[in-house]
Amino acid sequence: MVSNTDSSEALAQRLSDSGLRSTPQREVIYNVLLKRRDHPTAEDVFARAKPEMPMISIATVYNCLETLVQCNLVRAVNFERGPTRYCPNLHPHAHFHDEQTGSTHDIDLPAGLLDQVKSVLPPNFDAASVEIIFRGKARPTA
Amino acid sequence: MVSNTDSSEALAQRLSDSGLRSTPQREVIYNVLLKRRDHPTAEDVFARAKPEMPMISIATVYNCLETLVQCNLVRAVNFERGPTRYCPNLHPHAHFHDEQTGSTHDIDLPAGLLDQVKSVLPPNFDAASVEIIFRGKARPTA
DNA sequence: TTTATATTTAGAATGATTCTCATTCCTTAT
DNA sequence: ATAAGGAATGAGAATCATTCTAAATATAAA
Repeated sequence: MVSNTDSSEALAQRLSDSGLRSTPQREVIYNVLLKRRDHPTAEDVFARAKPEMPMISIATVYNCLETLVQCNLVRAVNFERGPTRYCPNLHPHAHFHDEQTGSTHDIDLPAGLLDQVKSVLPPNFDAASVEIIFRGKARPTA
Repeated sequence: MVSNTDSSEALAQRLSDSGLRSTPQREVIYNVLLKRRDHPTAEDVFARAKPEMPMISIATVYNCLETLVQCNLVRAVNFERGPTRYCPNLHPHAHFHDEQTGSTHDIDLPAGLLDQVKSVLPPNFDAASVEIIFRGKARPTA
């Protein structure tokens, strides 16, 4: 298991690599994301961070989440125009959005699939990233 | 070329199939989408519809676009939290979002690709749709 | 036609996010 | 240590796209 301290140090490292500071707020927010990987919204993160840090503001939550996205520690995910959701899974993966429950599941992708998908692009298109979103119903796994 | 009247009749047909009425507003808006397939926003559509129909309101534009999406005549496309864009291309296709210019391109997909992508889902996931979004830079084709 | 129901419209309301700017916190050079 | 300078935070206002509300109008069916 990854200890809190390890992830704190990894975070501090990534931040300083980008010329940014490690702050208690950034740590709390990153830990919130690592603790429950259910693709919370900024408001969800705010609610989960408050017990740890009662004075934190929603503006700071947005700032910190944006910072973590910039450092490539977190991915921002959007479904239609719903609130942005945040995901600390850095492996290449797609998202499955359950339309009944609103819940989101990470779908691991086999090596090479993203490249294979990219290969359908005509030669004048240079894709920096590919996003795959499934929508449907997830049957509860027995 | 598809005449205006043909698409009007197709529209009227699709609408009545869904128990909806054909109205001048819905026709104008559908024609706006067919005329310039550059993935306009609701505001763009509003601006393009006004010369044809000066009294049309933005609420009606939203209503009509939503109606067209419901009838499967139009696809709604979102990039991050930007305004929803509308696309009358009904063939299976992905979208390429040019990060420099903000422009969007349809990418035709080879038959079977969407099914192939769906096949990476674990068996308990039932996908009704798959969306593929590329982001990057499109070199101007010589 | 008359009636019943859809649709349109203007404007208010909403929700997520961003902006502003004063305050506080670090870091580095002195 | 200490002061200066830049980052980061926080409270509240502002923004933007969209949805809601309610009244007026249009359409289709009987």
